[in-house]
Amino acid sequence: MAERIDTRYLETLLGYNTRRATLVIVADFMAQMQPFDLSTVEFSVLSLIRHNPGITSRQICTALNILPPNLVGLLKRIEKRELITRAPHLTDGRAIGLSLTAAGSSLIQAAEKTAASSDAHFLSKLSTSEQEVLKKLLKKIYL
Amino acid sequence: MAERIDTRYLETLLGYNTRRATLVIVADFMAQMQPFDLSTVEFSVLSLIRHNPGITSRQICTALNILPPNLVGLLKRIEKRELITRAPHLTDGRAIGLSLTAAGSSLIQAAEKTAASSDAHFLSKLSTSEQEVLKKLLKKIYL
DNA sequence: TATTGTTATACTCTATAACTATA
DNA sequence: TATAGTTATAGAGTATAACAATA
Repeated sequence: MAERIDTRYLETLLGYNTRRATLVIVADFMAQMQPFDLSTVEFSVLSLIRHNPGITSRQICTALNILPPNLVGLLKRIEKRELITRAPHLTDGRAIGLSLTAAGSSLIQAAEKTAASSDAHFLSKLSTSEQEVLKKLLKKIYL
Repeated sequence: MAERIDTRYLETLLGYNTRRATLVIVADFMAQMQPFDLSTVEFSVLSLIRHNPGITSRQICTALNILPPNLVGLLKRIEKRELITRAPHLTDGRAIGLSLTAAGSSLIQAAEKTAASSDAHFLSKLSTSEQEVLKKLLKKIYL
């Protein structure tokens, strides 16, 4: 039962390669985020609010490809943890602007440091120039 | 509400880039697979059986990073569609060897052709050498 | 009429514990 | 005792329809 399985065909497919890479990276990322009690999406949302204070729910959905109903519970949870605050939007009465609390700000800053070190672990498998090439080529695919 | 959202920080993260690339590739892949009524995992499983006749359930799980309980229903469905057959393993009485039926064989061969064309659509955004570099670098990350 | 945020809901994907039969 | 396949089940993640408030 220890025969070699031939996965060469699947490895020719671009989507298979990006998916396998994502799986190992995300697994490590989730483990690193455990001290912060953040999922990958929660991390992305908090980071997006940090770098775009006053951002609306709908803008987060567009940027991260999340459907609005699926963001509601997530925002509720991080608001209950007092990581974010909601304030009426200045010009649009329907919208709500999101910002970080002091606690949310220090949490996401620490989490971003940890994320960088998780990233560095995988990037260390590549040379400096390869690291830039990989990100550049991936952006060419999805942008 | 049309302000530019700054996603530059997230775009520095490797996992963010591989994940976004995977999302657009898989979305196109799923659309292309609709005529065959195959999910991405079903495609991978059938392809793996094609290139490794007699492969066991456990070997598929290891190769594709699937948990055994989650493969049971999938195998049941493609067996009911008469795409695969199960036969007692030659040397291990606990295991079951999986093989394609004639219908399964022609289905996955046609699906692999279509998969190649979906892949080509995204690879066309890169030069020939970039295509090889991208796959090579991704393998360095997850292998 | 269109959009923001929301509720309710369903469907898929993924994860864990425990069983059976074989090794 | 360990492993292959299975059952049952629980939890994420993702999807659509429909509503109130505002544009």
